[in-house]
Amino acid sequence: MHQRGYHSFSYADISEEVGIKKASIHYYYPNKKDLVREVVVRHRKNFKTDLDRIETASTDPITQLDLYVQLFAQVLYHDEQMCICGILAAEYHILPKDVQVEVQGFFNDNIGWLTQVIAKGCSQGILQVEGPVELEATLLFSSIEGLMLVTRTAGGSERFELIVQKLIRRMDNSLNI
Amino acid sequence: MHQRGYHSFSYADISEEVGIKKASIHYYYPNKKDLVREVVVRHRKNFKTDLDRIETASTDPITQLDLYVQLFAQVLYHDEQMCICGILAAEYHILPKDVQVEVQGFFNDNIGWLTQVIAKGCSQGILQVEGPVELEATLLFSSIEGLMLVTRTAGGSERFELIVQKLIRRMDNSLNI
DNA sequence: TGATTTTTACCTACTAGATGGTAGAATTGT
DNA sequence: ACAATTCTACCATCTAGTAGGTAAAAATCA
Repeated sequence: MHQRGYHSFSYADISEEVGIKKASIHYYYPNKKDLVREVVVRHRKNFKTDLDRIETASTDPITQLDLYVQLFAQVLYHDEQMCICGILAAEYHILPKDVQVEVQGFFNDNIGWLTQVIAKGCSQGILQVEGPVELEATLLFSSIEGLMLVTRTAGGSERFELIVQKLIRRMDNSLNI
Repeated sequence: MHQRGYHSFSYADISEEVGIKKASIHYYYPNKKDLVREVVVRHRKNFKTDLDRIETASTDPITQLDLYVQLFAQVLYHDEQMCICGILAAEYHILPKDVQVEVQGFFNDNIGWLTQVIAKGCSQGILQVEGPVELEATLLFSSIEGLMLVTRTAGGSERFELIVQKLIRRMDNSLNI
């Protein structure tokens, strides 16, 4: 799924990788949409615990954002993979509704979390943004998704972190005096 | 292709839309990879004339960037479609090489053009960016791609232009005194 | 305890439909 | 007449999903 998206990965692909016959996978996941929904649901859960870990690791909003970016950078560095929901979003209009809902849910999770982190950073005077915080969060998240999409075709995935940093630094109040 | 990407659109889809039998399309485009490459090649050409038109329409870099953004906004507003190369980039690793090359070419066209516009704007003192201009161009382009991907799942495509504007305004030297 | 039933976890073998692609006949335009 | 175009009719391959079977483990019953 990381490489092919919804419609271009098959039960046969899983079968090969897991070493179990196709029919046996249908035994656990009778149809594809439920299988993929389950994958995204789990991904959302795992991601939420990652976010919790970040919040316990540091209380500094800038450090939190840096750690957040590394979550995506790790995916990108691993075989130039893309965020699963980013890939699914590309085929959004031909996705089963159940899957659409989860993909949108993942996006909302991210934008919501970023909004809260940035808002806290602003109230502490550490960060500074113009306009609604949620728009800034949407911009940061969307840029991350877009940068994954674009930089992996150009090969140079070092650029990814370098460029995202620009967005974060711009919110850093200590650099904008 | 705008809705489904490479692997999920078929000769049958075209046949239905164009009102010509599948085999007749194979007469003009014997295989799929050449058909899609041709689509992207034409798209690149059309896009380049669009960019030329922008440069003749205005010499002000900020206006040029605004017009540039509208090019993508129009695609988004049309049935919530996505940039064709953005969609293809999602399946980049399972794309035929010839198509990969053109997709990367389109990205380079865009980043190259933006780099030149922003650089000119900087030398005129109208724009101001920190660090290499090309990174700023890559950020702007990738953000546009990412915002298309993300905002169309949330329905509200008005947000798209609103948020991209934030990126452009940030480079506007007259606002950063 | 031991015998019986049920469930779990997998299998082989299939289906119906879609896919990219081809061969060759029929039509069309000049 | 000739070439360009479009057709019908097909093919091999892949797709999600199904039918029905099997061995072993687990639960139930006597």
